[in-house]
Amino acid sequence: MTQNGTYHHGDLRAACLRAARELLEEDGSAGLSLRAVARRAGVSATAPYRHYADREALVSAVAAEGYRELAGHLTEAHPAPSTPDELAAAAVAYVRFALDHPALFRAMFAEPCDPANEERVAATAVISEYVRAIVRATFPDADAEALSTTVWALVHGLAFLHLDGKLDSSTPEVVAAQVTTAVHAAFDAFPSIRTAGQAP
Amino acid sequence: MTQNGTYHHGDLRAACLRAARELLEEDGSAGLSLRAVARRAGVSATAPYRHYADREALVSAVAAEGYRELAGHLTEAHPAPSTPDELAAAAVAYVRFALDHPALFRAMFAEPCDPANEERVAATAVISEYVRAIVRATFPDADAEALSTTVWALVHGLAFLHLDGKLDSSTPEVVAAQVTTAVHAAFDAFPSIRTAGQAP
DNA sequence: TGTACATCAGTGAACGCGCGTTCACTGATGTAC
DNA sequence: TGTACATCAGTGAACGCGCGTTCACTGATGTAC
Repeated sequence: MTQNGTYHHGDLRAACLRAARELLEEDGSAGLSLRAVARRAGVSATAPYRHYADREALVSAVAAEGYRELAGHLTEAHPAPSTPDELAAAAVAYVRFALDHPALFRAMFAEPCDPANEERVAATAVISEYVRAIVRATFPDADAEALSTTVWALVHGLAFLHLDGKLDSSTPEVVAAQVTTAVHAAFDAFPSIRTAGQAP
Repeated sequence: MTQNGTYHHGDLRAACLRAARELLEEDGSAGLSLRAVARRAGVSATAPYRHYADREALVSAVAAEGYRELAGHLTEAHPAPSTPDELAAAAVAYVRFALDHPALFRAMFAEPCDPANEERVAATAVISEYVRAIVRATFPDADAEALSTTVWALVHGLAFLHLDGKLDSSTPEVVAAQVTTAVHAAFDAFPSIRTAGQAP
């Protein structure tokens, strides 16, 4: 009694991932149980064990997928930002992603990245690397590490504050304007870091 | 069979709060159950119901306590920052709090602030107001709303990135230096917001 | 093209667990007289 | 100071629930000959 009437599901692995994300958005991470995922995928409670070792493996897979999607949205916003406007576009995409997938975003950053899960570690590394690359491209002789931290923290913080309802998130335009303003402010500050003797 | 040998506990409400925070730090929010709290307080499973309507009420009380403590640490770092150094001191205190009480901090910002819980709402308002007041004091004619958002987002983001192990948190000194650098950078940028025509 | 068989991806019953919450209860406390 | 009693803060048994996970199983698929 599976979706398409066959005994074999076809792509249960992907269906589990999809179901897990839906549950996440509907009920938060508390609602993300293996049994609920199986139920939603129209499959017996134990079927997911063919594809995921345990609950933790499923959660990590969901988080990893989230990281890859986020990375995709960032590079789509701009493959290699190097001006304030380009950087702001990427930042807006970052916050947009958080607001469009709140529970997923929280799950991605909810607990310390499990170092035992290679897929997840690799996926987060892509994000870090993207941010660092931006900064390197924009400020070749600055302390890329410190600057990328500042930029990332600012954008990450904006995402969370929006998510927590601390800022006006009524329309995408309002959010975009807010993020753009903040990023421009931070961007303008970077030269002053360098003149302050932070880097060569 | 209570802690002090008496039938009446004495201050079970506070004991529950303490137990809840310990459980939070030890097992994360998943470990925070009413039964576990009762167990740790050395009391029957149903005793906490004398003091908390349900699990949600306990969680909100814990979060509210966290907000109040955070506010206390901020004002202790500096009651009314108005220079880059003073602001940085408060920012360091913010991030320090997150690192010292990781699970509590996550619980505080884990889900949208429950608007139904007055204690919690009031406690979060104190934080917002503190940040906004700082900005107002520092930049009397700037757009306090926009600036305070930027500052708060930056600091909040730094706290989360540290919490998620994305930044070097090996020693308090390293963290403090990192936060101070970032805040100075943002601070220096504010005048440029004003010259950009953002505020009168 | 047809058959035999290994492999794979599901099933479904069962386990033990901890949870939130209810209920009727009882022991301790404090107040009125 | 002593007693009666209302109130308060606990107990402990019980409920139903959904969970993760195991196990022996079975139906479908695909490959070798």
